[in-house]
Amino acid sequence: MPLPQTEQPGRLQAELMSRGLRMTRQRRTILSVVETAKQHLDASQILRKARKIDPHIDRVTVYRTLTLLKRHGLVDELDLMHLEGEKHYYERRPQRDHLHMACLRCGKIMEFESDLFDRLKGQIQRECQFHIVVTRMEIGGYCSHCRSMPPA
Amino acid sequence: MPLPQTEQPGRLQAELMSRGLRMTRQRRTILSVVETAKQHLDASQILRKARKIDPHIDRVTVYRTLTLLKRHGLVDELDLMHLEGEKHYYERRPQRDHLHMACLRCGKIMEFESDLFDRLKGQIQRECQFHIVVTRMEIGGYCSHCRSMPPA
DNA sequence: TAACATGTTGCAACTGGTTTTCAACTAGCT
DNA sequence: AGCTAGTTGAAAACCAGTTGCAACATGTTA
Repeated sequence: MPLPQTEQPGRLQAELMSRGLRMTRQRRTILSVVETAKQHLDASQILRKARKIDPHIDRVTVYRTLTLLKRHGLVDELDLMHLEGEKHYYERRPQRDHLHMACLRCGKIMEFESDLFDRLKGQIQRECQFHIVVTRMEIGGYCSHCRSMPPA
Repeated sequence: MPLPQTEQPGRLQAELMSRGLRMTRQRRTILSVVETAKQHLDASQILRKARKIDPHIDRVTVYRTLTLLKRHGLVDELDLMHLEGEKHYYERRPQRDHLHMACLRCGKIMEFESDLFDRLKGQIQRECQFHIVVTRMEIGGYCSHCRSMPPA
């Protein structure tokens, strides 16, 4: 009986192992948290969730593992327009790039994929002869709901 | 005889005054620094330049003035892919939006304007009914020069 | 399957950029 | 010139993230 998962579980782990990296108990824990996250988590949220699985994990290990995942291009780091402080958020790198919209009023985060976005990146690679490794596009503004609501 | 300025000077100051904000000696100094900057400056660079004009200016005042300018949409805050630490960079908001490319090897920052970029923003406003206030698109990768150089 | 070498962890202390607090000051009005 | 609300400087606080180091665990080799 197959498990009802949105993404195949353990893929991050498999990716890291295939690159010859050591798979420790702590890394497995952190990877599973990142892998099953249903929204953008910051480092301290990842720590909290990881500690529910392994109460001994340290925050330093979370930071180090996130750095590792970033370096291998397996997660992307987001600022989400610094809506609340300077912390960073993390998400698994998706198949197809998307951009993030952050509502300055209600704080909602929306994602958007677009052909124009892909074409823009293509244009940059071609015209600037720039080899793109990571893209971050974030937009601040007002979502449809907040636009049509009178100010509090 | 007209002055050889790329941008008309004092425009930031005029903008702020027209919005009924107090024009202090410190603000005038900081505005002139931001206005005449030839590259992206971070807060401590702005402070240093401001102190050459008015040695008494405090760090805190720089941060407060930058916050003010951001709130009024007169400057944009950039991360430039956090190439070196978590500091922020500032630039006058331009007529036409552009994106930033940061070379992960040499650190060079390049700007790029594109019709596709403008159209992408239009698409978002239309299809997501999202009212865009500020856009930040930053790309990390390798510039044409570094691409063709053997690693050090 | 035991020993090993190297990479990894946890802890405590630290860093660097930014914000807060609060008393003294000043721009712009009258 | 006087008034008052907004602004400033200085010190301290803040907070996410980083570093140094001794203890430890992984994957490997014997």
